[in-house]
Amino acid sequence: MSGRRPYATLLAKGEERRQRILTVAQRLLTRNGWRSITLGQIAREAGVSPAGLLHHFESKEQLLHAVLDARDAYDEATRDPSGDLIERIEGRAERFRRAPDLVGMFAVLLIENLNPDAPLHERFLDRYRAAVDTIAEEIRRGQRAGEYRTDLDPAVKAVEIAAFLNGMETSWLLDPSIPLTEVFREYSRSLARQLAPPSDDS
Amino acid sequence: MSGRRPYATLLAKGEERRQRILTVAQRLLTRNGWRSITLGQIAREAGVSPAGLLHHFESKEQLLHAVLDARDAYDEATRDPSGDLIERIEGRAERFRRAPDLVGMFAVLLIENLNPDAPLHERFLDRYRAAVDTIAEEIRRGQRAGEYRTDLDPAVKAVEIAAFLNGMETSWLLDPSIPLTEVFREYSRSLARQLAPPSDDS
DNA sequence: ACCAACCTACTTTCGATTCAGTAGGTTGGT
DNA sequence: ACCAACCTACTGAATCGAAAGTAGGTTGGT
Repeated sequence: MSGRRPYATLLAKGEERRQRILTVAQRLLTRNGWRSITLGQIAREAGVSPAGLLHHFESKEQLLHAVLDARDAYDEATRDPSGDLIERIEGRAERFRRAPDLVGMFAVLLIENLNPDAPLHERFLDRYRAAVDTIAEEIRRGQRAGEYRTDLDPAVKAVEIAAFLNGMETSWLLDPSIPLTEVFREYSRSLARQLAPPSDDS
Repeated sequence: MSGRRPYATLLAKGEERRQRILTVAQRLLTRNGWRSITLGQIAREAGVSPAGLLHHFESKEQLLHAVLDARDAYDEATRDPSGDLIERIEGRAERFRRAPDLVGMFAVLLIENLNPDAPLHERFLDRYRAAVDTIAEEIRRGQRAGEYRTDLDPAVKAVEIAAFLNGMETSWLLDPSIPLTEVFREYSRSLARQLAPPSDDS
């Protein structure tokens, strides 16, 4: 009964391989980008032939979409609404260390799709705007709740924050020796000071 | 006098064409990146055949280097040491409008060379570190001069500023409708408040 | 005669995708 | 218990298109 491999196991093996390919693709995509990575490299690291890879994903492009979808699903699943904007920014550094392979994928693929004709341009533009809107909305919420001062424009600050967060991802990918924690802490603190309502020492 | 074209003119034409290619390459490179841009596209927009392009630049790679060198030369030439760090950051928005084709080239090519094995990785890493060091050094100068408060780490703040500046380039390339001026002004103002020595209302 | 600035017509290389199989495992009769 | 029809997970050897780069002209000027 040891040589036996029931059908379910076969299917599970296929599924596992598929996951493996997805994981490898995610990492290589982040480090090399879509244009320069080849199916051959992904396949090799995942332990299959290029043709074998295409058994699981029908094209290179479809693989990319699968990776993005998986990433979106992950984001959705790990979204944690606890803490306010500032705390979440500060906690960002931790995420870099916990899931380094996820960091920067957005930034890297975004760059490859800056051109309005690029296939994923719209997807990334929408995503970018959604991110900015989310941040802006959160600032507005804080303002309404009286936690933040109201004399700054949420939309403007949100663009700044998004730029900083995005910039940190690429900086870190380029030079992992930067003082992540300190930078995020420093930025979030300064943000806190900006947003704090004017001298109310009750 | 009209049909005539003395040798000097011929040479001048060649040089002009070379410049034209360089300019076009710069723009297309920024929008599409190195991998996805083709000599054919650059050649077409510059009004030559691919082979004609290679008459001026011996290879695609050499063209890239020429573009980078030209960009470095431009940076060198337009470096203006007037104003302090904060003013220069605020003035950045203006540069986006004045020379839009130059904005983002660093950011885009950087991404394509994140991988330590990438041909230009070192060049970009050095450049990144030099940029951060320059900013840090300027903060230190201000601290020594008593203009800035001394209880923050220049190296940490410099990484933040670099991330923001870099992030703004990509954000703007993706979505040129963002409120550039306002964001730069808001950020530089908040930076000014951070750096200002503690309550000294003389 | 020689050079610069091209051009057209290739050659080469590389990488995605297709194709024809192979090695198992399954399922539903009989 | 056994078989035909079919399925999943692959592999190795083509195919095919795109793009860099080469060869060898052509034209016009010195």
